[in-house]
Amino acid sequence: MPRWILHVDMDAFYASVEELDHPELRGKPVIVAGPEPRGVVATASYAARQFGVRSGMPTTQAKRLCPHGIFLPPRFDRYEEMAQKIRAILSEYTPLVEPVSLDEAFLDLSGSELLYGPPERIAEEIHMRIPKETNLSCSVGVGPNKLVAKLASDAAKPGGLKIVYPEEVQSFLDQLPVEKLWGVGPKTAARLEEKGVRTVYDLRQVPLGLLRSWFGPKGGEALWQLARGLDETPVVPVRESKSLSHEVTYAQDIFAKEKVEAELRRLALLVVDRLRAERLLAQTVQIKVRFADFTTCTRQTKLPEPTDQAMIVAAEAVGLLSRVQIPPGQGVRLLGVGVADLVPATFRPLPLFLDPKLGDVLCEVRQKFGTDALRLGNSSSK
DNA sequence: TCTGGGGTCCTAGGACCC
DNA sequence: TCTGGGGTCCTAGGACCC
Repeated sequence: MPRWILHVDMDAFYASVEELDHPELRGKPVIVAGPEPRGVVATASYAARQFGVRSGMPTTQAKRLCPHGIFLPPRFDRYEEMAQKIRAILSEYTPLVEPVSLDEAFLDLSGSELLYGPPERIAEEIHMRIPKETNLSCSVGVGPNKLVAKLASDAAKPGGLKIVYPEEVQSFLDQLPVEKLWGVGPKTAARLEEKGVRTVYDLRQVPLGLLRSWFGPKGGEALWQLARGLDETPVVPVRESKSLSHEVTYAQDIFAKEKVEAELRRLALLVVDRLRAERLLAQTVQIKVRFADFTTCTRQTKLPEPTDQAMIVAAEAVGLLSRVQIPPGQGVRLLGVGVADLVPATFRPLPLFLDPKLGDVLCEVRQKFGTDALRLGNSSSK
């Protein structure tokens, strides 16, 4: 049974929301970016893109390319608010809405025909309603699977609507450079380029056996499928999160070990706050340390039992630090703390030597008085 | 020019067990 | 004393996505 998948992608979403809230900025080079010296661009308006500004680019570089640009810090709560409005519209057509990020979603329209008419009609209606009801522009793509739907919306940008029918898939894909394919990033694209493979058409000429020998059995198989526009991945409305983490890049490198430990404790508390808010327990704690030269190392450890106790997560995070070799003279530019192996907190095992109420009290105080109200011993140094 | 923060998935090696 | 192969679990790193 053929599927109809729709992909909605908001155009320059964060920048467009800022223009919506500050009408005087409309049409100007609006750049939503983390602060200098180490921030990067999250979204650039189309006016800013004319100057070569792209997302992921360091803010300092964006300022050089576009000195008169309007640089704004991201306001995720506001973007989330608008994202919810958009999701509400999408949910009217099918329960099968899979948000990819704040500004993107997949819909499986395969079963919606009886209620809402042919997929073309639904796509046109969504494409018209979102700008009308939110004052934000979007691009819509429709295809027989997620891969094609996403590439279709990309081709429709900005503000367009493109439907790729099954019989058009191959000719639509063939002209595209391989790096447009989902899962083909800079590294894979460079390796393919070395072999003389630039477009999806080129990729389709490479036999499966050869692709397997280049990229391993799984990687080769995946590329072979992508080149043919084959993609069976289902649209999944809600998925369980598999890990939670917080990380920070510091404006200045950290050298003092006590400061590093204090930061790990602070990040651990933030992670635990979210863990509890989502009513989950974690059985793995991980840390991430990035040095001034950008080398990065991660350490993780498995706990004897799942926990949401701040004391335990913080202690494990600090403990993991002893397994990291800090190169002499190198400062730390980023620290991260994460948890994984998450299970629902329906059953809460009691720690043997820690009062379980302590964790609850900690969270309550922090909720009432803010995350700075209470810190774990030794994490108060600024 | 100097590289964010939140994730997912895959690979590879070592330990351990049968 | 030296030698298997397979399976599972754990850990670290890397590619990739938005």
